[in-house]
Amino acid sequence: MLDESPNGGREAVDGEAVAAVAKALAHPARVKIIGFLLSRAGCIGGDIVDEIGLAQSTVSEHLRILKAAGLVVGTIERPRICYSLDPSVLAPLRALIASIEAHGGPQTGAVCA
Amino acid sequence: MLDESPNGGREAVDGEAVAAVAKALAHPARVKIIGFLLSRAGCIGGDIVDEIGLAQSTVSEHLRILKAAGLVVGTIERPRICYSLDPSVLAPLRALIASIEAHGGPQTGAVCA
DNA sequence: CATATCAATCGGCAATCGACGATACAAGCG
DNA sequence: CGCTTGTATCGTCGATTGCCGATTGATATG
Repeated sequence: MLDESPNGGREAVDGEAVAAVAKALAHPARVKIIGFLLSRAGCIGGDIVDEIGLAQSTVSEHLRILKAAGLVVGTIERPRICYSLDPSVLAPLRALIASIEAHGGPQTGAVCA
Repeated sequence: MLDESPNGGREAVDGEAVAAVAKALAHPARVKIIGFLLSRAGCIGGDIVDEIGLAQSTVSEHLRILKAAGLVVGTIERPRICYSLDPSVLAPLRALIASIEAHGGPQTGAVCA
């Protein structure tokens, strides 16, 4: 399972790592790109440009950000580049969400000091 | 379970909603605040200021963003305000992450056209 | 009523972001 | 060799973000 929790799961939240992944997801265009990559096995940037209706340079920039975050990998497959998703970097964000959801709702013993 | 997937879970990704939540999580200071709120049941802003080492106005601004995203609710409990987490808005982001992780790694049939 | 406490807001500043067009680059193909 | 195709990079612009100190507002307490 490749668990990165040496102390048992009650670890302090790794703010930097979570923020980095969340930042990559913090733009509708990038989420759309990911959704598009989910619907295909992976693929052409030109199709993404056509799909989300932004300029080619803008899409390339979003893809660069997604690649920098590790969410997307671009396999060079001349003359195209095959884009696909890499779920592994999602682990910290997933862990934070799980912690919050396990923590309970706003009314669960939310008594102030 | 309050499932918001009327079509069965294979729905198109809601870019706006996901991006809005991710944006709130896209800053280390805000992730730290959430981590702090996880360690307590909820509470005082002054403690948060002391914990993460930013100015009070800055922390208040981050709390405003978290509240605007719906991640944090502030119960007015004079003279303090009781901050606590609301997991419900995490659903879209959680769903996207689940979809990506279910989609498989970068090598899973990632054959271009 | 005066004071202390806690949170929110304001004004300003530097830095980053998001978008675009134009251009450069690399590889197949006639 | 020139052309087309697909992608990356550059320069620029306006908008937004993040941070701060200072101030204001609301409420308990002396």
